[in-house]
Amino acid sequence: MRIGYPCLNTSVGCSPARTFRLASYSDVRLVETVERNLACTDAILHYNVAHGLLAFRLTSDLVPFASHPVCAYAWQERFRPAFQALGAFARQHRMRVSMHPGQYTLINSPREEVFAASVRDLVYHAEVLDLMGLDATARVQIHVGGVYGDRRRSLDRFVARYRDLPAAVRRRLAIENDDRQYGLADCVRLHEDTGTPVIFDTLHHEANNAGESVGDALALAVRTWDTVAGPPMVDYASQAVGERVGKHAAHIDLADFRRFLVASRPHDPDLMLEIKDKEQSALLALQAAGEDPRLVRAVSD
DNA sequence: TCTGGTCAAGGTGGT
DNA sequence: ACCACCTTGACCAGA
Repeated sequence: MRIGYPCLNTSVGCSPARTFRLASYSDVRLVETVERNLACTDAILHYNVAHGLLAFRLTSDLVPFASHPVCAYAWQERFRPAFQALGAFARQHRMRVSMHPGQYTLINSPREEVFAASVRDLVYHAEVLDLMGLDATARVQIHVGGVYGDRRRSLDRFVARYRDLPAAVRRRLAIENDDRQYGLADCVRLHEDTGTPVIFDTLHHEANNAGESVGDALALAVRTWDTVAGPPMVDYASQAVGERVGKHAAHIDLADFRRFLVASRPHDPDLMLEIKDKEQSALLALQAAGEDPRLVRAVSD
C-alpha cells in the first residue's frame, strides 16, 4: 500500500500546473512554462519521498496545449532529459505515478472529432509516462464517458473505440467508476471485454452503486489488476458533510479513513487521497495507517 | 499589486 | 433550441 494525492502540493510554494491562454500561445511561452512545471514537479517528488508519500498523480497541465493543434513544438525532444530524470527518481523511490485526463476526454463519444481529440490527449499522457521511463504500472485513468441516450450501445462503443486506441495508450489505460452513469459493475464488465484494469473510487461508489459493500466492491476491482498493471489503485475521498452528495470533503475524515483501512483488508491497494488540502490530508492518512504492514516504506538515497 | 471574470475541450438535464 | 452546471486552479485585463 502506498498513500498519495493528486497533482498539486500546498507546501512546496510552486505550482506544476502553470498554463496560459490559448490566445497567448507561443513556443517560447510553452518552453518557459514547461520548464517551471517540471522544476516544480521535481520539488514535489522530493517532498513526497521525504514524507513517505509514494503515490502521486501528475497534473495534465505539465505541458499546456500538448494535444491541441496549436502546439507543433517538439516538447518531447526538448524536455526528454528532464522527464527521464523525474522518472529515474520516481523509480528509485518506488513511487506509483499516474495521470488523469479531464472530463473532456471521452473515448466513447459517437462524434469522430471528439474521439480523435481524446486519442491525441491520451497519447500525450502516455508520452509523458513513456518519457519518464515508467513501466505499465504507471496508469492513465479515465471515466467510461457519456450515455448518449443508450447505455448499452455506449458501452459497446467504448469497447470498439478501445480496440482502435494506439498500443501505447491501451498499455496504460485504466477506467474509474463515476458517480452518475457508469458504476463499478459497468467498469468490471468493460474490463472483461478490454482487459483494462478498474480503479475503485470510494466517493463515486457511495453515490452510484449496485448495493455492493465497500469490501465487496474493492474485491471486484482488485481482480482486474495483474502484475503488469501493478497493485490495484483506489481513489479515496470522503463526502463533504452537509453538502451535495458526491462533493469532496475539504479535509480528511480520519474516522472514515480508518474504517476504509479496515474494510480494505486483505487487499493491498495504492491509495490516492482526493481531498482539497492535498498532501496535508495524505500525511494525516499516512499517520493514521501507522504500522499497517501493507505500507510501502520509502527507500533512502 | 490586487481581484473578479474568464478560460481548450463535452455532456447532461432543466427550461 | 438554449443555457447553467459540472469542477477547478490559474490567467490576465483592468482597477
